[in-house]
Amino acid sequence: MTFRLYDTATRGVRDFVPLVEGHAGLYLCGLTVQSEPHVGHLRSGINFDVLQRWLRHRGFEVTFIRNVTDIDDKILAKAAEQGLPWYALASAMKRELDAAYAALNVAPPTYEPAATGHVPEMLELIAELIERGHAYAAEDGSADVYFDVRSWPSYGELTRQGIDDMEAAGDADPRGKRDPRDFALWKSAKDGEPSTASWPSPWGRGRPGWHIECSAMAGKYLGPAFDVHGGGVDLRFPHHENEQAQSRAAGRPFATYWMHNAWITTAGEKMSKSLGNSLVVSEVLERVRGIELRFYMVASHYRSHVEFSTEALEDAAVGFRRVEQLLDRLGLGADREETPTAELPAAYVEALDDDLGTPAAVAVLHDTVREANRLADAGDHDRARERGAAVVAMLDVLGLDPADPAWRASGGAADREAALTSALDSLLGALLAERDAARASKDFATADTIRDRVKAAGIEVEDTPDGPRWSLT
RNA sequence: GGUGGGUUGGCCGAGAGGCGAGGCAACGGACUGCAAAUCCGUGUACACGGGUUCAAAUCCCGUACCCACCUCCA
Repeated sequence: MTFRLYDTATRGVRDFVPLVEGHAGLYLCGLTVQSEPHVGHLRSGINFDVLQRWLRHRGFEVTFIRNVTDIDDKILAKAAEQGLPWYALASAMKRELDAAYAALNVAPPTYEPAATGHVPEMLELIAELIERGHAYAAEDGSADVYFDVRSWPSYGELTRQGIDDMEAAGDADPRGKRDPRDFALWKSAKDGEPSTASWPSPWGRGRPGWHIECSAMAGKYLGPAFDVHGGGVDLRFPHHENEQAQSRAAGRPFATYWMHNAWITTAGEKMSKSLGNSLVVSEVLERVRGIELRFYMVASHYRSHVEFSTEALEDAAVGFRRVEQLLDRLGLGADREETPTAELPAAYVEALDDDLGTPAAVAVLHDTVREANRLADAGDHDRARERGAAVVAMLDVLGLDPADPAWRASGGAADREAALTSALDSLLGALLAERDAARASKDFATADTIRDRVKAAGIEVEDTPDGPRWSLT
């Protein structure tokens, strides 16, 4: 079977046919670095990370571009509020975003272009649009340049909307526009804006409109035509519609497939600072580990709306620990020395081939875990390990292999935790030896007293065929 | 007004005409000194009302409710 992908433009699942055999060019609209990222922001990154991993697994050479919007109205406004230069805010938030991606093992893209680094490319594209009669300098003498939606007959094709059915932009500044739906390619510098926030252009000093950056950067790094373009559902309109219009109006075929992920909401509403319901990644990571959060996010389909709840998150974490326990049992966990190779189960391959069907893939994962446990229970260590190796291979594709060095938290906190664990282990050693001796002489009262005392301290002791094992509750 | 999506068992979450995806929880059993872990087993779930069909959670018609986008949004 071939890999199939749901394409927003055609509203159906289609075979993935790359423009260049064996190669896949991906573009993901990254984030505007204006505040600390919440879990919803990370969904597109995780989704494209899985896409990238799956394509690579299937033998494609992948070029993956994920941009960063580092200049826009919000950044300017927030920076002003906080008394910071806009670039300082953008830069600080970019570091937060990088940390969040790293904490969830989202592999870096091939290249991560920033809008501010691509003004010349944007100016070139704008000039070409003017030349072709699809854009015009504002008629009010400002440096604004607008895209002329009426000049592009297929405007609205991505989201199937007719220009005349669209609501006119209520809050958009209509000055100098031929049609209220025309959108800015270049925004003139305004009084009170920092001088560092504008660049020279043939039409006057200003800064890029929101949409033009993606067209310019996708064109630069992936060429006039590329395979998959993605982002959150909210970007379909206007952002992606406009990107496509301006790119195609400039003679570039642009994306072949459009991939949009659904929202993660809390309390039925999208996350937003103003609603006070943002689940900032750094806070969620105080509750569960990064690998558990990633598992939770990967276990539902990218096109399904997810209602985030801590209960569901913790259920998922419990389920994932079961998988990890199986790996530990077989010596294939985080500390394993070598990774045996294994084929992916056919059902798993079929699941991911079908529009990245991660829920079905996770079901196969669980089935395989159960099988491995059954074999191990029966003492068939070799076959159990074989199944375990398949589990590792499946986890790896999803970016969930516990042995992936990416999960090794860096910095002092992790080192300290390792030191504490080792200290506890040596202290517990004597107690557990005492308990073992009591059990051996069938003095279960003493054995249970020790277990209860340790439990009161927040440590659970389990007896396994290989001796007692302890863990923090 | 236009465009698109949704409503599935105690909870989460797949599926898209015919065997109950999977997980969490619960209950029973095996194992265990007792537990834990693991394994085996246990559920008459598809918003509502009609219809089509041998067969509908799935298709059609209608109704209700929810959500997203319509130029700030992951």
